[in-house]
Amino acid sequence: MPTSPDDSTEVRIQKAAKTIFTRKGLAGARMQDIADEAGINKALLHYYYRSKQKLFEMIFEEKLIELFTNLQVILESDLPFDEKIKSFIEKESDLLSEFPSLPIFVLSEAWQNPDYVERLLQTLPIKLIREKFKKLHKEAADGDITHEIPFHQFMINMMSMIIYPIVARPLIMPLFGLDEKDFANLMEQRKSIISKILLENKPKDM
Amino acid sequence: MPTSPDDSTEVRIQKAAKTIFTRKGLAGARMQDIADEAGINKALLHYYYRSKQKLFEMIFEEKLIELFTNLQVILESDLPFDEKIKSFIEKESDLLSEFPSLPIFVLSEAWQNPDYVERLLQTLPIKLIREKFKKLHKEAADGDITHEIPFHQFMINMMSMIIYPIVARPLIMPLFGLDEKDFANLMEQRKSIISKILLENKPKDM
DNA sequence: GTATGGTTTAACCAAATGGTTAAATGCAAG
DNA sequence: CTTGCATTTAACCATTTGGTTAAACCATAC
Repeated sequence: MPTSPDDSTEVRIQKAAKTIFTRKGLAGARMQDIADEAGINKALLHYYYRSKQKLFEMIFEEKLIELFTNLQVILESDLPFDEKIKSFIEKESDLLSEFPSLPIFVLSEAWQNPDYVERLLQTLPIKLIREKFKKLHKEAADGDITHEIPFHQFMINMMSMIIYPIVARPLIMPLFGLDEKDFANLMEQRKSIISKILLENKPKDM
Repeated sequence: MPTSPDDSTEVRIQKAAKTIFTRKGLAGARMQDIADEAGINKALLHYYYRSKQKLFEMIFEEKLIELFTNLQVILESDLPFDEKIKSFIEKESDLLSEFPSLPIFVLSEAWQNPDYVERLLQTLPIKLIREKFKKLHKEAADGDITHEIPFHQFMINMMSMIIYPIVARPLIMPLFGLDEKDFANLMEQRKSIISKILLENKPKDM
């Protein structure tokens, strides 16, 4: 999300806010930082966005949705189960490689204000998503051989193996002595590993 | 970590600091909150601990080590590979059930100050741990049949499936419509699921 | 030109916050 | 009793921070 001087001021502010908030969190971010990042001054920042809280909520809601967008796209698609999974792993891994700070941002704010996030999640088409989950689950149970794992657990395994290494990157890299490039390779490798593991351990009836 | 009135003031402060810092992070925590939680006043808090930063670092370093303690214990043990893994899953899951905010706390601060965390990790016996990793890896490669996955990937899979669901709890619970008890059951179930999956996908040569 | 609206400058405000200080109090050990 | 230390009270300070204001500036459109 580079803050290009070509963008309109409003867009520059939004990009800057994303950068600063995802890097520092709500409590850690300073309005001055956002103004600096956007290449404007504080007065103009407040001229566009009345309060820090409102600006933050706008960004946060967008980011929360972003995390689930791929999931929804996959749920909508007509691919067979295995292909749905592979496609999701691919897309979500790529998204996270591009915006690695996305999940830690959403998760740490979710811990600091669980009520707000819960309310937010309820405004999403969450029932719809659950319906599609059920449908997906049925697909998996009907179409194939091995159905060893409860569906929730399957989903959690999938999300864990995709998202956690990104979240834990600042620990994993020094712990394993990896540089940026090593880590990128590791992540690329993971795609096939994850899909292999998951498809050997498909969901069974809940 | 209930703040018992029986504890000495110093211990009360430490417990309070853990509670507040793990809940709010460094930037979000207020010295007044910590004083209140400890049942003392701000003056006395500063009488014991000069600065917020020092107090925070003390807590953070302890928590970072806590996250890796089980790992080290397992690495030291004489159990065969499979038992090492099972035992680690068991112990780490139990630890996290007791202190679920531990990983999100460490991870989000690690993102906000990666240099500090990297320096910290280098003070830990990290080379020792890597040596033991290698030994463990050899054990796995020598002793058994299936060695399909690079060792790093194996470790990452393990940590992911254990830790991520705890980190993502504030999203998982509302998303799946679970209450506290449901979630605890889910976590208990996971122990055997994770060990099954991992032991079907053991490390191969790096 | 002049009116309009985005933008800067710079000063300002109130509240929050980390941290200090000094005096008073309580209390246990010598 | 008194010395010493833990603790409280309460005022205080400097700085940071979110947010406001007013005046000036500057481009573009009419």
